[in-house]
Formats: sequence, C-alpha cells, structure tokens
Amino acid sequence: MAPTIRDVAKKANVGVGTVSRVLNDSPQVREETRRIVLEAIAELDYTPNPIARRLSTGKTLTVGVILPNLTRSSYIERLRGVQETLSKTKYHLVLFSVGTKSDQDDYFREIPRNSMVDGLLIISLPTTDEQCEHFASSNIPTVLIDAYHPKLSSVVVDDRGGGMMAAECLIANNHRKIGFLGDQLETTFHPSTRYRYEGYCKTLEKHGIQPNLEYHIFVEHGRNNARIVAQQYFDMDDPPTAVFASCDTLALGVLDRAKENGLRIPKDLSVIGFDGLMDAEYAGLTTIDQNLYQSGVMGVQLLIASLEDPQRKPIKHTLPLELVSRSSTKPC
Amino acid sequence: MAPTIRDVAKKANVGVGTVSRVLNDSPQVREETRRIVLEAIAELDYTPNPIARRLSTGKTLTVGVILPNLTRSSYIERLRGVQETLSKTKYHLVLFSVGTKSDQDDYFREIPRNSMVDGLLIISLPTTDEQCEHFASSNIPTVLIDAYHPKLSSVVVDDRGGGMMAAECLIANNHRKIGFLGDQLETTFHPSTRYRYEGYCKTLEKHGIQPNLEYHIFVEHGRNNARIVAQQYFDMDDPPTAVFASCDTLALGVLDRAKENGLRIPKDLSVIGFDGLMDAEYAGLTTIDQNLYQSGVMGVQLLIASLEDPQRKPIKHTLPLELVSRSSTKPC
DNA sequence: ACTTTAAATGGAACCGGTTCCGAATTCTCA
DNA sequence: TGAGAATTCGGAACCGGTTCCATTTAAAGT
Repeated sequence: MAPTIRDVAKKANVGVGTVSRVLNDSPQVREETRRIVLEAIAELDYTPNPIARRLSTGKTLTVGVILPNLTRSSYIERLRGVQETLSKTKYHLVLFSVGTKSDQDDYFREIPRNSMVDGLLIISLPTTDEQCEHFASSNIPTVLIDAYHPKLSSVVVDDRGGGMMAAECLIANNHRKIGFLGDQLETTFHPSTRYRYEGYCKTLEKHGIQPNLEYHIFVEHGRNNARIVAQQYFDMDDPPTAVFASCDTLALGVLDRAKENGLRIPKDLSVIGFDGLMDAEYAGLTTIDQNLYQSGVMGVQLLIASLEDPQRKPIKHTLPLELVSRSSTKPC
Repeated sequence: MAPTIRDVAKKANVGVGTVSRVLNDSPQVREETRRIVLEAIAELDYTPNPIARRLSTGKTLTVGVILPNLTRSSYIERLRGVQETLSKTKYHLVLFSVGTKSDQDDYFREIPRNSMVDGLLIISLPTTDEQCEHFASSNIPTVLIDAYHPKLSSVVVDDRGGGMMAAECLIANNHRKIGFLGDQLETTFHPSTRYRYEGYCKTLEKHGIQPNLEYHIFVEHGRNNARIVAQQYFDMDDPPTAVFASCDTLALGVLDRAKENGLRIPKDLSVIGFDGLMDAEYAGLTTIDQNLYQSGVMGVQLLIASLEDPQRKPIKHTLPLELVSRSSTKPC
C-alpha cells in the first residue's frame, strides 16, 4: 500500500501536522525539522494523495471545459489555447462535450452542483440568462468564451464589427452583389452568426446597397453542406460576385464548389470567411481572423484570476479581429 | 452549506449507513425505508459529494487521456472517439497533452503514482518498454491507441499492410517512379511511419522496383512543410509520377504544391495519403482510411473492460484499413 | 538567570462519504 | 405463541489529507 502522511510522521518522529506543513511549504517549521521530514518522504517515496487533499480543502485543482463537440475546428483551436495554458498551472482539465441540448442542461445543472471542478470554462455554447445567473450565484467561477453575460467573465470578439469589416472589404473591391452564407439560424443557432450577419447588412445599407435576400443562405454547419448549397448561388440568373461566409469552414465549401464549377477565384467570385483557421491559410482564403487560440488562453487567464480572487468583478475581454487578405479576394 | 449524508440521515431518522445503502441501490433496505430516505434526499436537494466518495472507495471515476497535442487532426479524431464513447459511461475525461519529451516523462511518472485516474488511455505516443512495464505493474489499467506492447491492451492498425496497400494501388496504376513522403524519422518519430515505409519498400521490391532513395523525403509534420519540400520532387530531373505520403496532412501539402505548379492530378502526379481525414475527402485525396474515430471508441471499450475486470488479459485489437479511392489517383 | 514573548510542534477533529459488525426488527414455522 | 433464522438497520471506524488549538521549545529581554 502507498505510504500515508502518518507513515511519514512516524518515520520522521514528528506529528502529522508537521509533515503537512512541510508539504505545504508553511514557514512555521524549523529548517532542521523540515530536512528530517523531507528525508523521510524521500525514503518512503511518499506522494500525498490528491483526493484526500481535495476532500479536506474542498478544492479539486480541476477546471471543467464544456464545449459543443470536437468536430468544428474553431472549438478545437480554442480548446488548444485552453489546454496549453492550463497545463502551465496546477489545474487539470476535465473535458465535457455536449451533444444535445439536454446534455447541456444536464452538465450545467450537475457540474456546479456536485462541485466536481473548481472553475468552469464554457466555450461557444449559447447560454440562457437563467443559466448564467445560476453559474454566477454558484460558488464556482465561470468564464464564457465566445458568449457574453454581464454577470460572468467572458472572452468575445466584436462579431458585428467583423461582419462590417468583411462587407467593407468586399465593397471596397467594387462588389455590389454580395452573398451571405451563415450557419443555420433556426435550430442550433449561435448568436455570433447573427451579429456577423447584422454587421454585414448594416454595412451594405450604409453603402446604399439593398441586401438581396435571395443571396442570404443559411445552412447546417459543414464544409460539405456549404459546398452543396453554394450551387444555389451559381444557378442564379444574377449570381453574387462575392460571398461572405460566417465561418471559414462554410467559406471553404463555397470555394470547393466554385472551383468545381470552373470559376476563377477571385475574378469570377470573391470569398471571405471568418475565423482564421489553418485550413483557410492552405486554401488561400481571405478571412477575418478572430484569434481562436488566444481566446482559450485568455479564458484561462480570466478564470485563474477569478479562482485566486473569487470576489473579483466579471471582466469582458474583447479580442481584436484582423482581416487577413489572401487570394480568394482582391487585396483589401 | 450543501447538505451532507448526515443531514439526510437525521432528517429521515435513520443511520448514515442506511442512507448510503439507499444511495448505492443496496438491496438490503426495506422498501418503506428507502422511500423515506429518498424523500429526505429530495427535500434537502442532496447530492453526494463525489470527492468524499472517491476517498473512501479509492475510485476516481475518471479516465486520463494522454496525447501528443491538439494540433494534428488525427489525434483529434481519435480523441473525439474517446470522448463520445466515454460520455456514455460514468467516467469523466481528464485531458493531458504532452508538449515535450519531458512532459511525457512527468505525466507517465506522476499520473499513475498519485492515482488521479482509474484508467489511462495513451494515444499515439511512442512509449518505451520500461514505461509500458511500469504501467502494466501499476494498478491502473492502461490502453495504448496507435501503439503496441504485449503487456498492455492496445488498438492498432496494420501499418505495414497499409503501406503495402498504398504501394500496390500506385503500382497497379502503372507507376514505377513512386515517392515516399514521411514524418520526420529522426526526432519525434512515430513507429507507424516506419512500418508504413517498410510496407511500401517491400511492395516495390516485390514488383521488382528498386526504391529510389532520392524519392524518399522525411519532413517535420505539417501541411505547409510538406508543401515546401514537395518542390524537391518537382525540381528533379526525373521526378516521381506518384507520391505516397505517410499521412493525409503531408499528402495535402503535396497536392497544394502540385496545383501551384500547374500539375494535373492525377495525370501528371498521383498522390495517396494515409489516415482518412475529412480534409482528405474535401481535397479528393485517395487515402488509406485507418478508422481514427473508431480507434478511440475501441480504446475506451478495452479500457472499460479492464476497469471492470482488472485481471483481464491484455487484448490487441487491430482495426481494418480501407483504401478510399478518390480523384488524386486513378481508380485503384 | 528567569520571566515574557514568539516560534515550532503534536495530535484531535474534521472533510463526507463507505463498510462492516453487532444489535434490533421482522419473518418463518413448529 | 415463541425460538430461531433472516432481514434490516445504526453507527463507529476508516479513507488520507488539513487545520486549529493547546502545549512544548526556543528566543528575547531585563
């Protein structure tokens, strides 16, 4: 059996309290005594049992990360930022992925309730007001990434502004017939898409362009789905000359189909995406880079701050957006 | 403060033992008593503290997953299989990612030692004999995914056979000048690449083709790296007419560059990859599909089996490989 | 040298479950 | 109806840490 703190205490001829103090770098222990205890620890090859520690301190040294699933590159990139940052801290990462709405409800209810984690990071999940209030009033600090609520710390980008940037870029290149391809708005709709859409519409109007609703298509997320619906654009009597997709994955699908149809990019069709995925780089896709990785890093930093000071006020951190101009558009 | 089992016991006028029995569905409790206890639980909105439970049972209800990092799609796809399967069980998933060799050593030493998890899943990490022995003799069941050791359960594919399939496919299409592009062999080399390489060489020889070492290039993993080194092929006096890349990502890089050079695929150059990523599908890349997702599913199943019966003998599960013929080669 | 004060230490109590054993209750059957 | 067996139950002991308080030991002060 693994040695316990009492074994160490016995071996070092001290009380368990003293061993505990040595383990926790308490200054209240004589140098000489510390040496003896450390020796005993080394001899027994003793490691404190983290679970026992958790029980008595009430801390789990664990951070929960909840995200929709592991299929979208954007979630993964955020997760990567979270993971790499968290690995530099004392916290472990427990991963939860919600497949369905009811999964989400379950997790949101159960995770804080039986305090399985010290803190929670919620990535790209649309949360209700009620849920956020619930997190805020629970005693586990929670940070939203790619979502916002006044009572919780959050990491966001200016989606509306991003939509405007994209539209401005295309308009600057003399496009007037601009399409918008977005993630499904109805079902598992994420607010970000709507804001990007709003920014896009706003900008068109600002330039006196009446958004053509025929050009606005919403589709279930997926490169292949985008590839398929993109055909609708090419079948139109008066097709758009440019498309802004609400995420890179959809934009890539449009490019795929455009190339299949022999269109020249960006001459016959300009495409701009949103996210800044690696895949966009490979495909030469112009995009609005939203610093996905950095959102994970920042999320962890905010969470750690809350963990260290639970009274800390919620902070809303807005990451910058950057237009990355590539070959799918003329230079912006 | 959250109610404890003793609060419930008091409220229900029973002993804590009885409450515990109710919680654990012990048959040793009268139906009437059970009802009363459940009522008290409901009234207090009581949830057992999982950490306390862990301490007394010694089980953490947690499975650790160690993988190299979250950048390669193949790891992610495996992780996805693991995650989705695990979420159907009572176990939680704790994610560890090793950035450096020394990270790996640390994790391998520390994770079993302070028993933070009930079981361990090791994905695509080259492990030494010594490390495996160590896992096998520790009391936490461990399963290797994409690696093999006789003392541990493992999920693998026949990499050598896969290399042969790829080569056979190209040879059947009358290619004689076949290149091989592999992940770096020197530094963070993974055995799978070597086996694929061996299978490829073997097959060439079998068909009387002397492998041309000039055609064999090894490069740090990455689509862009592959894209860059691929130029070496095109600069040769007598370039290969086909390339087998040890993974899809590298193959995609080759395709990228080939297209930049205006080569027609598969007429001027045939390319075949290995993995079966979604990206390969989008790019029309012929590949050897190794059922990455399924490897995660299977890994969890083997682990759960070991968790339920720790005496169980190690099992080696070999997943099938499937040649998926797309437009980067002539039909195989 | 001898109090006064400060620092170091031992160990019981606690965190919140599970488990086991002895006691109490209920059931069985003569 | 009552002895004996079978259920059901209560609660102490335990898991392995931390923490707090009382006590011992060392340092400081006059």
